[in-house]
Amino acid sequence: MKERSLYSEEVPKVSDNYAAARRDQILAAAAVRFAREGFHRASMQDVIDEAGLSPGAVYRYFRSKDEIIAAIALRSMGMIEATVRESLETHRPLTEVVAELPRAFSTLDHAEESMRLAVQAWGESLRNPALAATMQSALNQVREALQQRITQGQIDGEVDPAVNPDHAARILLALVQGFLLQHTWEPTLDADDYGRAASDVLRGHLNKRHWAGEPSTIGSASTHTASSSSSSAD
Amino acid sequence: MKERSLYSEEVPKVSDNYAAARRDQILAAAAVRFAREGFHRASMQDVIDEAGLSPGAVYRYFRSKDEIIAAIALRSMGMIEATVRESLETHRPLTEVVAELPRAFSTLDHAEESMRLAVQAWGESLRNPALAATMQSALNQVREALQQRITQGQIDGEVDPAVNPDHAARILLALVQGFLLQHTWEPTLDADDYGRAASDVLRGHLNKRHWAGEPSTIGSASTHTASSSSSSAD
DNA sequence: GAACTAAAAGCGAATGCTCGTTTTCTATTC
DNA sequence: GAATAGAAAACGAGCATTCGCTTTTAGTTC
Repeated sequence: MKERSLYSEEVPKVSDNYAAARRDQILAAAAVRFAREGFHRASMQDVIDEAGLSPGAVYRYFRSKDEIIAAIALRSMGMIEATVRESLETHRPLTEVVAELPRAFSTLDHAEESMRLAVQAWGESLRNPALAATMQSALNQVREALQQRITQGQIDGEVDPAVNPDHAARILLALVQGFLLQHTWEPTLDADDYGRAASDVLRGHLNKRHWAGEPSTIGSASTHTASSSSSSAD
Repeated sequence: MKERSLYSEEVPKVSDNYAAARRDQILAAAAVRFAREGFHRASMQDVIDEAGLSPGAVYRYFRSKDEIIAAIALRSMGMIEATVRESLETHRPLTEVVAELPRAFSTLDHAEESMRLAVQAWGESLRNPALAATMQSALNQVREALQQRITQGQIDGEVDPAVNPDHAARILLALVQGFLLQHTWEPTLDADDYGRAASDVLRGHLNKRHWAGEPSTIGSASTHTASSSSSSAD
C-alpha cells in the first residue's frame, strides 16, 4: 500500500490494483474482439463496447489503439514462452517434449483465442517496427530456452554434439509456430496427432537408416490411419 | 443521312493479354507496397501511385481492395506450393529436400517480398473468411504433395510405414512455415544453417539412440563447438 | 489507307463514411 | 473540497470507392 497524506493536496488516487484491474478488463475485451475480427477490423468502439466502458475511460488507461495491440501481442508471446518453458521444465526427452507441447497449447485457457492472437501478431509485427522489436525479444527468449535445453542435452549425451543448438532451437520453434498456424486454420486438428508426428520425425522415422530396426511407433505398425503410440517407449 | 445500322456491333476490345498485363502491373505494385507497409497501412492511393495509374483504372480491373489482397495472398501461396513441388520433384531423400528447401525460398525472385506477403496473408486470413477458404485449399495442396511424397517414401522403404503421412506432412509444412516466419523477422538468418538443422532433426540427431554411431551433418560444417553461431543483432 | 464511329480505357476530383481520438462535462472518491 | 475517473458527444483526418468526363483503341466504310 502506498501511504497517503491526509492533509496534503493530493487525494483521490485510485489504488494501483484498481488501475491494473481496469487495464486487464480492457485487454480482455480487446482480446475477444481482436481474436474474432482481427486487429484492424475490430474498431475501438467495438473494444469499448465489449469492455462496457466509454472512450474516455479506455483512453485513460491506454494512449492509443496501437498500444493496446502491442500489449495484446506481448501477452500472446508471453503465453507461448510460458508454455514452452513449462514443458521443458519436466526434464523429459526432447522427443517427448515435442510430443506433448501441442496438447499443452490446446488446453490452455482461451487457447483458441490466444493462438489466433499470436498468428495475427506475427503479421502485425511486419508493419509495426516498434512491435516487431518487442516481439522479437520475446521470441528470442523462447528460442534461448530451447537452445539451453539442447545444449544440456548435448552434455547429457541425448543430443548429437555436432548439432548447432541455436539452429536446432529454431527447428523446434518452427514446430510450435507451425502447430499454432495450422490449428488456427483447422481447429479440429488434433494436438496429439501433430505431437506424435513431430515426435516420430525427431526419432528419425522419415529416414531409413534410423528407423529400420527400431520399434518405431508403438502399437500397430500397419495402418496409416492412426499410429496410436504410447509415448512411454523408453 | 447516315446509315448507322452497319456500325451496330463494333467491339474495340483490348486483347486479353493486355488486360492480363494490366492486372499484373497492378498486382506487382500492390505487392511492393503491401510487403513494405502491410495490407492495411498501405492505402489504395499508395498502390495506385506505385502502379502509375489512376483510381478509375485500378478499379476497372479489381472490384475492391480486398480483391487485390486476395489475389496477392493467393499468388503468395502459389509461390510456396511451386517451390515445395519443385524441390520434391528432384526425387531426393526427404532429409535432403528439407535441407535444401530454405535456400530455394531464399533465392526466389523477390524472395523477401514474397515471404513477407505470405506471413501477412496468414494473419489476414483469420479476419477474412473468404480468403481463409482460398488459402486453405492452396495450403492443402502443399500438404498433399508432401503427403504423397511421404507415402511414396514408405513404399520405397525410406519412411517408417508406421508413420501417418498426413500428420507427418504437417510437420514438414511446419518447417517451411517456421522458416518463412523466422526469416521475415531476421532476414540475415542463413537458409543453409536452418536447412542443415532441419536435416539433422530429421536424422534423429536430437535423440540419442539414433544419432549415436552416425556421421552427423551432411556438409562439413561445425564440429561440436556448439556455441559459435551468432544469434547476433537485435 | 484515311475518315469515321462507338465502345473501352483511363483520369482525378468529389463523396460519404468510418474510425481513432479529443474535449467537455458530470459523478465519484477520499 | 479538490481532483480524478468516467460518460458522451463531437471532430477531423484518411480512407475506399464512385462518377462524369476525356482520351485512346479497334473495327468499319468508302
